[in-house]
Amino acid sequence: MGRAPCCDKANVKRGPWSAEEDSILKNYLEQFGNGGNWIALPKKAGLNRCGKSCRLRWLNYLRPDIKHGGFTKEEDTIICNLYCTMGSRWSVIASQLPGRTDNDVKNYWNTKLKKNVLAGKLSDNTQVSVSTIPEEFGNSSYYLSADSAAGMIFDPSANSNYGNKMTSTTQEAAAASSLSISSSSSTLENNYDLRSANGNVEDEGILLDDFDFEYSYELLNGFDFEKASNEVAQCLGG
DNA sequence: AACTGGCTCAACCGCCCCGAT
DNA sequence: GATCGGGGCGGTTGAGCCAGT
Repeated sequence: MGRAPCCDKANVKRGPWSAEEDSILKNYLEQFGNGGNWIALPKKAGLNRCGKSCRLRWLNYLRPDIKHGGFTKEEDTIICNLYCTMGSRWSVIASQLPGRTDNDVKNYWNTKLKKNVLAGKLSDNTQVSVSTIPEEFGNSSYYLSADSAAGMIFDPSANSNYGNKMTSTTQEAAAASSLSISSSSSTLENNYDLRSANGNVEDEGILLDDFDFEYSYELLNGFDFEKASNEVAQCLGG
C-alpha cells in the first residue's frame, strides 16, 4: 500500500497557472515565505492548489532569480560534462548554473543537448585545444567520479591564474584518491553524496564543497568540445 | 488555408530521503 | 528504533506552438 497523497487531488486545481494565481503565490511568498511548510501554504495564501504544485511553480518559474531564455555554449558544456560525470543529477547540475532550474536543465538536455551530442554537434564553432593533465593532478584529492569515460578532475587547491582546472581522462580520475562524502539535504550548498545504482555510497565520489564554481567558465579553458562530444556520446552508449 | 508531425516546456506523478516525534 | 509526513528529486506527460507539406 502506497503512502497517502499529499493533498486531495480531486479538490485542488491542476494544470496551467493563471496570472492571478501566480500573483497571489508570488506576493504571499515574498511577504511571508513558505513558512517551512509547502503543504500548508496554499490554504494560507488562498490558493486552491497542491502544496507541491506551489513549490514547483515558485522554484521553476516565479523565483526572481530565474534566468529565462536560451542556454549558452558554456552552459551546454557544463551540463554535458556534469551529466557524463554524475548522470541525471539534475538538481546538482542546475546548482552550478546560476538562474537555471533542474527542470530547465533536464528539459534542455532531453530535448536538445542529448540529440546534439549523439549527432556530434556539440563542438560547433567553439573549438579550443585539447587539455593536457597538469602534473599536480597526480596527487589530486578532488575529483568528480572515476567511473565515466569523461571523468573530470577539479583541483581547488591549485593556485593558478586560470582558476580551478579540469581535464577529462578516466585514468587520472581513477588514480585520484578516494574521499568520504559528506551528505547534505541541500544540494544548493554544493554538498552531494554520490550513490551507486543500488543506493550504496561508493568510494568513487564527488566533493563539491571545496570547489569554487565561480570558476565555472574558466573550466572551459583548454577544453576540447569535440572530444567531449564523443565522450558524452560514449556515456550515452553511442 | 488546412493539416500534420515534431518540438518545447510547464506541470504532474511517484518515489526516496530525512528530520521530527 | 520505528513511524510519519514534508521536501526534494528524476521521470514522464500532454497542451500548445511551429514549421513543413
